Amino acid sequence: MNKTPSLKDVAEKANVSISTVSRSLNYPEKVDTKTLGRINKVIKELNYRPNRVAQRLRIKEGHRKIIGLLIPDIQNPFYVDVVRGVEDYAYSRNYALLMCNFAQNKEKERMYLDIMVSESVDGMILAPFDKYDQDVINLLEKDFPIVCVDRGLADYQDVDIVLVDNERGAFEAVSYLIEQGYERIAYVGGLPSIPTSQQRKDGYVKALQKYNMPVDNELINFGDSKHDSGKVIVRELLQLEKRPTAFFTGNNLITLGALETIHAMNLVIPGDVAIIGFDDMPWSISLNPPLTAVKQPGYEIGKRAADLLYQKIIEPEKPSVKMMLNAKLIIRDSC
Amino acid sequence: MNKTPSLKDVAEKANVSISTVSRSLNYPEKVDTKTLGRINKVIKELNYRPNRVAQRLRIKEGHRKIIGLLIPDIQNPFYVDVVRGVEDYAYSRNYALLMCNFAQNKEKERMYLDIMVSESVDGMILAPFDKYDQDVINLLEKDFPIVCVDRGLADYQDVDIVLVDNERGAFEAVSYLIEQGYERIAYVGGLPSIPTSQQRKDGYVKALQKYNMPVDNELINFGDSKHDSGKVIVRELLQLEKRPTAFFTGNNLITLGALETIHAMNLVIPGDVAIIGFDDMPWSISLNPPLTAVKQPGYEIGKRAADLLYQKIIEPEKPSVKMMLNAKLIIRDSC
DNA sequence: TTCATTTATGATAACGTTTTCATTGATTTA
DNA sequence: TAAATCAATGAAAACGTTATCATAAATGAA
Repeated sequence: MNKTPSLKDVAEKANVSISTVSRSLNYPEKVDTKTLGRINKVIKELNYRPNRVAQRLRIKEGHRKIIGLLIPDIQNPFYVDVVRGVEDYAYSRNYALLMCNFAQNKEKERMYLDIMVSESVDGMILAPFDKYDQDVINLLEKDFPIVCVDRGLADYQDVDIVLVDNERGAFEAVSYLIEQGYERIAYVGGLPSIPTSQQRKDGYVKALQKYNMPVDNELINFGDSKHDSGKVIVRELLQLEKRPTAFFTGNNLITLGALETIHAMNLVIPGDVAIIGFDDMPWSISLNPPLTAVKQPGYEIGKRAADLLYQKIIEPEKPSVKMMLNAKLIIRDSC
Repeated sequence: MNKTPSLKDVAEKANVSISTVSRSLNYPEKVDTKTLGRINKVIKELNYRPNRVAQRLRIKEGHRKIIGLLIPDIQNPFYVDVVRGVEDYAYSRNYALLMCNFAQNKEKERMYLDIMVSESVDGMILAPFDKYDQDVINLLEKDFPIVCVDRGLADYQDVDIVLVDNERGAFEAVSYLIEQGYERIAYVGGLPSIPTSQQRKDGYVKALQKYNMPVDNELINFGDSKHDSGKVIVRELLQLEKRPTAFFTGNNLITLGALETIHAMNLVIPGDVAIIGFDDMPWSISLNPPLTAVKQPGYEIGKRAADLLYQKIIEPEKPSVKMMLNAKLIIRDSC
């Protein structure tokens, strides 16, 4: 593989020093138009591109134009929306994006955090592993620019963060179920250590309380945020003697697991059981029946987070902001 | 933000030269156990991590332990599977992964290709924008280590590539439809410029021919590989006077668009229309009815591609290999 | 004892940039 | 005309590593 041309190659061919070539790229107004023309011609001929690695080594922090994005589960369409938002923002500002998926694996998360620091990113956007995530806290304590999305930290409040009002979203969903006349409503959440799982449960409980309905612990369940746990938990619940008549599922993948079980048991939605999912999906409308769901503004979250990070990078002393976006109940035909 | 410690900081604190510290990291057997102990203690104290940027600048190509992954559409679950395969392989070999989504946008693809080269990756895995992708060909001609997945190049055969036998997968799916007694079978493909769209169409045609059925051009359609085009095209087809009784949809997102239309028109699957999708999805089984689909081994593709790339990097002269994996028809209840 | 080898370490160049400072010649000012 | 300013350029340091080479001390062989 033949080496890509460097400043030196351009300089030699254009008969100037590398300083001048570098200048022609960064401060073209400071070099003679004639020289500039000559240099640009050579650059085109050689198809020269600055080496980002060398650039990053030299340039100081906050000016390197690269940010990191660390997500917990790329198989979850919600995070994919977030990714898209961050991507688009980064692209518009000409930032490169170092994206990693830690697959809700603590060890991987640690590795990727290390890599990002070591790759000298200007900052990063991430959803912490859980609310105790010490590795993230360590970075925050070193004033590393970080914006959290989707999940907060329990003991560290001074962070930029973009959240969804999970409690309210859940409250509205469950209220809607109650208003439709459902009485035994089950909650199936994701990992209990993840803040959103708890917040959605809280919304669920508050809705029941508002309508003076009993809160039955048998109906409150947590899984591991994956397809399979939704499938298994819903099956168990449906085998209860007093089985639930409606489900409020706490995330995408759990919703899909729930649907699998419901269809496998040949139950009709919403006749036999109703369901509302937290997290809409692009194809919720393609389901049969189309799924009623709480839509999180994933794309918007990504964009906002990226903007906050950008602000933080250009003004490190900026006080941190907590931003809460609304989730929206989208009523279709599953309840 | 306080600077992360460098070799120099460790060296000073441990009272040795930076050479010795570097050596202690890379060739620990070459430094005195006593010194080594002292250095390691300091490394731990300062929480020193080598700066990957500086490393990469110094280390020569093929030894930098970072590869790029460039995918056309992160919203398509098939590519997410590929990503997961590549990730796992990279993780197992201790390679970092620079992942980018060009969202089937030529300009973005070019930008990301530039970034990857400029970030000095050892090689990259990608699905070309289309079969004429000149930017990719240019890199290949410079002997840049590249492995293609999912899509090939028309005029450049000397590439490592991992494909799915699309034609055969499509052939089997359509044959199955025919055997089930469906007669007016429509094909709805993705972008016609993408090789897979054509190959799946070819399989469709071959199946019809094998069973001596007419090939009706009215029933062969191409969209843009997105949800919406599936939705629209299927609606048009269903409004034909002699409407199709079965659909063979050419990718994930088109399948979902098709389902949306079918449900919206209150047609029953498979009673009124049958459907087989190319590309299974993790939640195909959660659909109602569970979807019959051709499953591509996305994860496997990712792993194989990563392995091929690894081989190519450590042995650049290795002749390139073309690998074809089978797709598998998974029969559920939609036909 | 003397010379050769081995072991442990350090000094330094190099990777490809950006930036500071110095230098030169040209232009302006007094 | 001399002094001061300005414009255009180049030399060199720095970023944080790795690797080559040199050096010194310790060990071994004769």
